[in-house]
Amino acid sequence: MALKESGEMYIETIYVLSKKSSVVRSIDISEEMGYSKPSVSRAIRVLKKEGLIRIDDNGHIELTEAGKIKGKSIYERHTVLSEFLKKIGVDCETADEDACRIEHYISDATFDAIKAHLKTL
Amino acid sequence: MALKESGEMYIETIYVLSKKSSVVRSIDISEEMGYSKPSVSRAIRVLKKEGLIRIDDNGHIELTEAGKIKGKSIYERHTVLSEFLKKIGVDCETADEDACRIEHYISDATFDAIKAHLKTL
DNA sequence: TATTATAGTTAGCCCCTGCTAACATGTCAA
DNA sequence: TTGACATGTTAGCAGGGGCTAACTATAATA
Repeated sequence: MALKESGEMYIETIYVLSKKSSVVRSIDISEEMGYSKPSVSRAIRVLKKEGLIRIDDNGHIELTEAGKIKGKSIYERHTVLSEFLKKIGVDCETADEDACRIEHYISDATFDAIKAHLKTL
Repeated sequence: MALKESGEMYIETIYVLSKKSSVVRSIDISEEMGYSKPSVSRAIRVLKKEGLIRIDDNGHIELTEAGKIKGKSIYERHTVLSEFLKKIGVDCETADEDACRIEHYISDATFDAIKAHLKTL
């Protein structure tokens, strides 16, 4: 089953947290996203079942190879979209928020076009 | 309660159908959107309760003033976004599909920026 | 008139994804 | 050792928004 917006957000968050700190726990995701512990707990279970993350005995969460690819791709969408919006005059905060939502809904074709277009600006 | 993506799609569809034909019925929306009659029936009830549409004795659906404003605004987002995507090289069909999803998730600030940017292309 | 097609509604199921309440564990300090 | 805080899980609720099955009502037609 394809990842939904919600699942993509969790993966992206784990991807970003992994770059900032060596260890990612459920509670870190919870705090970062502003969601309750049970919400994160369930999401984690689903992502694990889908083979996107693994959890070691200490409860440390890691992206699998598949998860890393996903996370990187979503994060790249985020940065490119946010860059683009800022470039055309949207304030930083709004650009970031909107990028965060749009990133889940555009096709590869559209993303590639925006990425290429950004280079010309 | 603010309109969700789903509600916005119904309003936009009614707006578009209203421009093409003098009468819009539940079944027309159903066929246009590819949703079942009960799904449309419930959506219609909600939109009516929110004051965005009214239904006359013949079951003909009309946007109220508030509904028209909403519909027009969403439709404008759609056309501008779709135009923009086509301009930067996305094929027509994809541009239309992606515009249809993005239109519900961008802020006014971002929309205005894209609209202004489109004029410079 | 009796039948059939069309349009709409009601009831109720399902999945997604938030939430709280409550509980189990583990660690650390008094 | 014991009490408190931190972390995570389970159980179950809520609301959005699809769906089918089955019913009603009306219009058209044999």
